[in-house]
Amino acid sequence: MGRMRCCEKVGFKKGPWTPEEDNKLLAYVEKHGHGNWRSVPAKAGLERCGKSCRLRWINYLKPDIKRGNFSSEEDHTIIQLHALLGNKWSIIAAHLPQRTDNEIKNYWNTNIKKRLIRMGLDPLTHKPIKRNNFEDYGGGHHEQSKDTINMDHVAQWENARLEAEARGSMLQVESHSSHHPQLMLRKIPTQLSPSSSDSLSIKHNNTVYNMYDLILATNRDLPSPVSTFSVTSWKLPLVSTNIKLFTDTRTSLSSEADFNVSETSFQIIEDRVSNLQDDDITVAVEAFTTASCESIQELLRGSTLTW
DNA sequence: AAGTCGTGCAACCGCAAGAAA
DNA sequence: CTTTCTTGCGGTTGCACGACT
Repeated sequence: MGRMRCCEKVGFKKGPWTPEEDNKLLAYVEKHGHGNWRSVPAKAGLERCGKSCRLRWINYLKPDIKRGNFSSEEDHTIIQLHALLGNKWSIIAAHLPQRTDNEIKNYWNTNIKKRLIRMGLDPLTHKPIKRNNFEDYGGGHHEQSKDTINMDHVAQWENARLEAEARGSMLQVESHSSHHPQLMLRKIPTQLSPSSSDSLSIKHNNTVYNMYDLILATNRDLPSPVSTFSVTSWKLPLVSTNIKLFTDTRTSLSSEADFNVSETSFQIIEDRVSNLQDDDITVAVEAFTTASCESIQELLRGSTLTW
């Protein structure tokens, strides 16, 4: 398979972009639009390779890019999605409007990752680092004593991770959406290309839904975290059905040796369901898991998910 | 004032995948 | 079907800058 080497031709400029170069590229894209980046440098009068132009446009010049500090909400979203997805920066970026994958990746590497390590958490799994592994992350140096690891923060992170796992474990796919417009199902918004969407979407009744939007929707749209599983009272029978479905799913998943979702995650979900009260029930979440066990496994593994 | 170190960020690189020829 | 082109992704590098010694 062929591929374009960046700046393979001698004579292409490298390094930081000058304002003049930015202006040229900006003017070109505004006039002609982007695409066919290989031909852009010549047409725009730039001594850069096409790949460099594309990157500069995407990461810096695009008009809808938001720069500056990340908000705590963005921070939280990144953590949750990373706990679910790992280093899938482009997918995570798709859920943070106006942020580029490069920016998020940098933010993770320079900020969140270090915070995790300081707290004694594995940046890959978000779980507490085992004592004998701790030194691998530089946390085992003599100065890094227990008192520098704020246990409250560790607990917070662990909670966030479990939340993320729990959210990933439930699929709000439902079969009667026409009756319940308040359901938090969203069609894939987005800048996501069809090719990238297949790894994070589900198709149901010929409609593609974005799994991670669903997960995040439970963050944003519900009155309180505790109400995540709220249902209207007339749907309680449905809920019990779904609890059974969920329990069945759980049983099935638990039998998979390589499927490592913590017991606590399931406990969170079950506790919330069992604590449902009619009064604060405002949003219908009918289907705990109408999806197959295999689909859930695929989701949590970050693999392609379709049915 | 000069040197060192740490941090943040822009940019580069290699690779993969899909589209087009 | 194969080859070439194009786009996109994620890991990594290197520079600029501020803090510190």
